[in-house]
Amino acid sequence: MNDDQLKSMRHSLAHIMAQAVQHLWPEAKFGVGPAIDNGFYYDIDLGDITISESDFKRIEKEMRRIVRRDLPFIRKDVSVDEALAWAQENDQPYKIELLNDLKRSGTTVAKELAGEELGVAGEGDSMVNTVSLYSQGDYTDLCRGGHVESTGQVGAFKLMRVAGAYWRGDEHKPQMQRLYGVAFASQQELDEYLQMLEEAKKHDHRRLGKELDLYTMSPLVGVGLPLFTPRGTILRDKAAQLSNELRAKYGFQKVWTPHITKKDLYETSGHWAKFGEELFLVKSQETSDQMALKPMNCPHHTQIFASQPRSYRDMPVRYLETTTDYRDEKTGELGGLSRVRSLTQDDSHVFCRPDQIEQEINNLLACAQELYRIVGMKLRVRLSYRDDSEGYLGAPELWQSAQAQLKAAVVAKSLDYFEQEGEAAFYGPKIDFMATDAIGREHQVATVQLDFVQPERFGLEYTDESGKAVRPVMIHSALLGSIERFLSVFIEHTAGWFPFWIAPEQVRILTINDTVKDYVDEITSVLSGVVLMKPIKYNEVRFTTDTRNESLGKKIREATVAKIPMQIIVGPKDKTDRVVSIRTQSGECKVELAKLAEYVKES
RNA sequence: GCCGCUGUAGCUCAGCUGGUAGAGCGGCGCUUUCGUAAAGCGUAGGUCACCGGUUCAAGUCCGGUCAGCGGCUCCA
Repeated sequence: MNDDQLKSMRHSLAHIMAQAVQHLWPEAKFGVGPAIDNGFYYDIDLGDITISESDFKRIEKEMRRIVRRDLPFIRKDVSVDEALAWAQENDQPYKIELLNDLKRSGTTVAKELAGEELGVAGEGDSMVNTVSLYSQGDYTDLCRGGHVESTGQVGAFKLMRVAGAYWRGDEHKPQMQRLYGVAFASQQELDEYLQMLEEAKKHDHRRLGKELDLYTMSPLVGVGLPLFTPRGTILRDKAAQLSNELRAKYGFQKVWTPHITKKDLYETSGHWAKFGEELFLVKSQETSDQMALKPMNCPHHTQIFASQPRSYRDMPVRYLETTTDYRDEKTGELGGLSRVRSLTQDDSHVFCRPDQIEQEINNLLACAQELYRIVGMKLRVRLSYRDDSEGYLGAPELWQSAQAQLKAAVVAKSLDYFEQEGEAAFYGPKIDFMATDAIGREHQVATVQLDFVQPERFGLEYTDESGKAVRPVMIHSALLGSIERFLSVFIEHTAGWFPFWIAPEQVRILTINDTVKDYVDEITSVLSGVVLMKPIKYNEVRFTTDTRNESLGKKIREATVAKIPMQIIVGPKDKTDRVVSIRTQSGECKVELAKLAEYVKES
């Protein structure tokens, strides 16, 4: 089965599911029901009735009955008015709304959703006259097509979950019940998929975060406010150090800015208007200032730049700050470390002349590539442009130019990229890096953003060769993105088996009995003297010693469950031979004590 | 914020249609000093998330709150 056939099959299953729902709840009102990755869904409004997962058995049973009857999908092309009459007769208000939009404007607003479902006569054809109705047995639906021939030609499927979803993706519109299903050509492929989901659960950073003692949440502290344990803090610090050292090579200097700030700063930057209700507010008891916890750092950095007159000779000015920002996200959007209310950015800002943009972007692209090479993740780039909607600041010509420059830089680096409108920041277009993890999922991580708007709003300037005041360009960048989200991705990517340089506990010495105490002391004094210099500098070896009165088997098991990259096993024989037995994920070997320091440095 | 589901010991979970709680791991104590993924015995842990209601009786039923999970919306 090829991709198109698979898609047709999934799409057909959405209709079969709708038919089954209609049999069980004849009053159901239908929205849209497309094929998606691995399956399909249908948005359904049942008024006060809620479908729950306990109803899935009945629905699946009814679907199987429809499949067994092998009903042909029959297409009928009708005019929009005829379709409207059909929708009215069958009391399908959502279909009526779609058809009216189609009639009025030739398309539907939510085209990415509904376009799948509508009988749009041809691409770019603004005068839509005919649409298609598809019927299988007693069920008819408005649809563009892409079905298998009959209901018997679907593979293996399973209903997965029910979720709320706003009609046409608009939170001001009514919420419908979205029934999700997965479907594959064969039962075996379906089983493999379900098994893969189980496997993914084992990689879940929330589970590993607890098992490996990396971070915790406390209801007393608040939702979306993770607390990092000693182990988790090592991950944070080492990742940030890597990010900072990479940029230090390109002349970035560390700065520090306060975590609370007058609201005025964000009114000037434009953030207040756009993100005002997501700021945490702080009240001063001494002054009348309305303060806010900082939700980002760019406005602060502009004030450091503006603190003294700048010559064209000083440019570019490059600031770097790894610091925690606070955003009052809606509670339903929070989860694990992926989305938090206290997020730490490895944030940098370049203030440069227009003729320096390309070089500066190149530097940052190189940093991002190097960082993700080191952590072992594949990168792909999204060029995030503006669309026609409101809310973007700055002149359209500036946007045009900025977008073109970003693209040129990405093309010059021959990065794997794609372009997407509507993903830009309000002040400028972005290059967003998407990293692929070990099980093939893509996550947004690093970002490089061009900004002509904030320099304007803050009145930033430097003096050029002719003594004239000129506006600098700002380039925002974060390599890790938010450290919390980066860690969520990195933990899942590695499944907790961190590379040696960043592992919270790199080495654990396991003793066989207590006759080797003095020899363990010798080993620990060797390890204490080892300092790794790659990929980050001055990285001392983090080791512990397990001399408990337990069996070796138990000590190995515990060290392995804790995913310690290097286990050093020490017994009387090793002591006699002046060697240690080293166990890593890739196997076991004996190393002479005299060569241990060298061996660890190479890890 | 919205829709749905879930919430029993530190962890993983059992507890049928209401009759005031159980296992394994972990912890602690004793024994054991051991060579590659869990030594043996003993022992202590729970206002069954919280608040209220129904009932002779609630972990179990109902309502609310909080938290977690899956989505939607949003993401500087």
